[in-house]
Amino acid sequence: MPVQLLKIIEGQSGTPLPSHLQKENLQHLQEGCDHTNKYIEGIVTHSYPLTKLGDGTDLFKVVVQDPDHLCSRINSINVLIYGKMAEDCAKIIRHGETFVVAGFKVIKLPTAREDSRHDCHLEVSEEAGSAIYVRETEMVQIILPCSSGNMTCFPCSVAPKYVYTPLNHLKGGTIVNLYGVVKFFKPPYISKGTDYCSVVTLVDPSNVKLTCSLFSGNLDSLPKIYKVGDIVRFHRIKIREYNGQMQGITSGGFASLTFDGTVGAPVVPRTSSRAYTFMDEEQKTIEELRIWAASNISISGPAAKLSGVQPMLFFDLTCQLVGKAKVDGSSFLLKVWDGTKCPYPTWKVPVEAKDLEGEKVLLHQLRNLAVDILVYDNHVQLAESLQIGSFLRIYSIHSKQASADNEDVSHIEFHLHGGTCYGRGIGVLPESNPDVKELKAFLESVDLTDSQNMESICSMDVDSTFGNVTDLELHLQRCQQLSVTVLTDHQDLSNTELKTIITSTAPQQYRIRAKLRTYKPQKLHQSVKLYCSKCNSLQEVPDRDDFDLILHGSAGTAPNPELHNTSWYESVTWTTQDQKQREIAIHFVKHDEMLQYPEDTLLMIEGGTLKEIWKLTKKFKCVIPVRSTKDDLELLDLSAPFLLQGNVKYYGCKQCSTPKPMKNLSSLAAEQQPSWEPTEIAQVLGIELLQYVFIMKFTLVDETGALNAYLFDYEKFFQIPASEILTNNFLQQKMQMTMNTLCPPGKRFGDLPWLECFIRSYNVRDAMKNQVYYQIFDTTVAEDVV
DNA sequence: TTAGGATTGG
Repeated sequence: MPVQLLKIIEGQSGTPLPSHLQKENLQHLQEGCDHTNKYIEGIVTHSYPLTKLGDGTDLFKVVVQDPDHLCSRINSINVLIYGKMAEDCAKIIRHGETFVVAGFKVIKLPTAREDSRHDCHLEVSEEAGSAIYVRETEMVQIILPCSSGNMTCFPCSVAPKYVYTPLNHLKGGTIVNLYGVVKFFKPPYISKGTDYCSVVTLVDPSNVKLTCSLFSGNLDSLPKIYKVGDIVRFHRIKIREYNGQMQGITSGGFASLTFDGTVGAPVVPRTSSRAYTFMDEEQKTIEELRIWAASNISISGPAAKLSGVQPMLFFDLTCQLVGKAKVDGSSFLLKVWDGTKCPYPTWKVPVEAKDLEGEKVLLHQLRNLAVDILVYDNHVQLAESLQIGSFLRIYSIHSKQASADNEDVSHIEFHLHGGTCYGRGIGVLPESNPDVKELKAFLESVDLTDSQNMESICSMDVDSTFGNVTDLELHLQRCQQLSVTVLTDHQDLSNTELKTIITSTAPQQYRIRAKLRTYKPQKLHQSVKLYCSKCNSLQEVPDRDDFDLILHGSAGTAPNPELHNTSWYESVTWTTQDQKQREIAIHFVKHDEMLQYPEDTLLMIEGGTLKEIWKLTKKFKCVIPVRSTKDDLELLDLSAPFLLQGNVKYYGCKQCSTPKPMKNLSSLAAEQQPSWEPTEIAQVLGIELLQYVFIMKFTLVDETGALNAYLFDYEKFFQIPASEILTNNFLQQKMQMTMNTLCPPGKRFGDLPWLECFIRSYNVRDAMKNQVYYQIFDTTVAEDVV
């Protein structure tokens, strides 16, 4: 029999296998039987690198699986290919392809196998008169000439089947297909060799990580990953061991598909391949991975809008390129905007007008909105090639505060340092990208005339970026002469001296002009409390340990399967792989019988940990921790938050709440457009919502006397929501800076700024005595202080 | 071949 080795193209008809050949079932294969007229057909699930035997003969080993008998006791067999055939096969045989062999020898192995692999192997060689037929499963046209000069084609009526290896089953020296959720990635960059490189770390529900180094001379053939959480499918990736861990690396024929990892987003692959296989089964895999990732993968890196940037951090920015300029050999300037205004003065990199590429009129219009990003070293070449007007995601930009010793005139610089640490780099996003669509719509809505007006309103503007000492002095003087607080009402009242107030009877209202000598608590986070407007009680905000304890307690109650998948929510359940074998159920509330986009979705979770719940809040609009009873889901103990939205935990008053069954939520879900307002959710669940407030004691003084006044503030005074301060470092810093302006540490009375406030006096009587208290109201920190 | 994740310089 002639040796025939060819690729057969999918969809192309050809001559069938020689008619005398009959298919043999793996189960019936035995050593010593006559298999002359038989062939074995299956899918290549593993292939090993080509090796040389002691005598110099080439050996290529593959594992072939019978896809029609996957459940049989024996469903795969090792095939050892020798000599010239080994060399030829190693070049073209890929994992996942259909493999047919005839004219093989069956050799019994000395020991029985415990897995589902046959206890014989097949030996194949040109000398033995073997023939191998391989069916190409992707529509790439490669035809190798067969050694006999004949062309034989194998009919392909069966859809191609790929086998995907979970990340915990990877073995060194194999070429596999796999799925994974992107946990980390470096966008493609120019390597020190000849190719582009992208490093991608994947994870899958086996919780095993795999870092892959992907190389290609063609930028397009690397996976189009835009954010952590994207899902990829790799075909023919080589696995090997490096530093004791498995590592993936591109091999010949590597191909990838990338999908948005957002639950509910359309399942559309991003790929440069003209043709690829993608079936319902694979759509299901993507959807399952999305749900798994939603509670197991941290959100994409610190994305930010320019309006939300903070000094001294790293962030990812989605933006449009409006200008670029060569600065010197190792740095390059990108001018970008995202439609929002950076709250800090930003630096302008000095470049000659003639070196700046971009539309002059637009650059002028955007002069207060666009920011300068200086990119260095290895990023320069890529930056130079960028098209003006294109949409970019720049990863791990460093926002650096310069001249920090003088905060009044400090500015922010944006650097993309050299190297690729933490995925530092630049990615070009296609216009079809949902984030780009959203950004484009937003950019179009920005009124550029308005942004020019902001010039005069914003005191910290570009023109004062390199402000001089005079600006600083003026600012200080302004704080000393004017007031660092302003009144929001009653401007017609005149000031009353503190001495007069102290000696007057309560209740009354006064306008005062005083200085803040000191305040309590000095640790500002201690000023946040929870307030019940029904019973007027104040309580401390429970800490995370309290919540953790309650979650642990409720994890003992297993989810009740009878409560799953009702008319108004859809349930997903699983058991954790760890020793604890925790049962987790997530109930996604539907609207109009449909699941919503995550950012609109309310979900209820049973059995989750603090970390899992926290992760879910990053993806979904509302998260309600619950447990099962016999008849319905119910809220946990009210020491735990009954609702989590973004960073905010909402609590209910234990005295005033009468928790109701969770099914009451279905009435909100049925609304035209459920807004999932915490107040509405609280109401239908019988919860008296506790409000976050700042409670502080200000010691106010003027030339005539001193008094203590309480500040009771939701967000009006500091212009910071009390609900967000505990989870937001930036707001904490902002509040600390405000307090430092109102009450600069170490200053004498004469150097303290003035505060204009309204205070009201009131009586508090107990059995023994009557005491007068004061409370600040209708007052806010001046805009230029915040 | 290249990179092999692990910031902060200009």
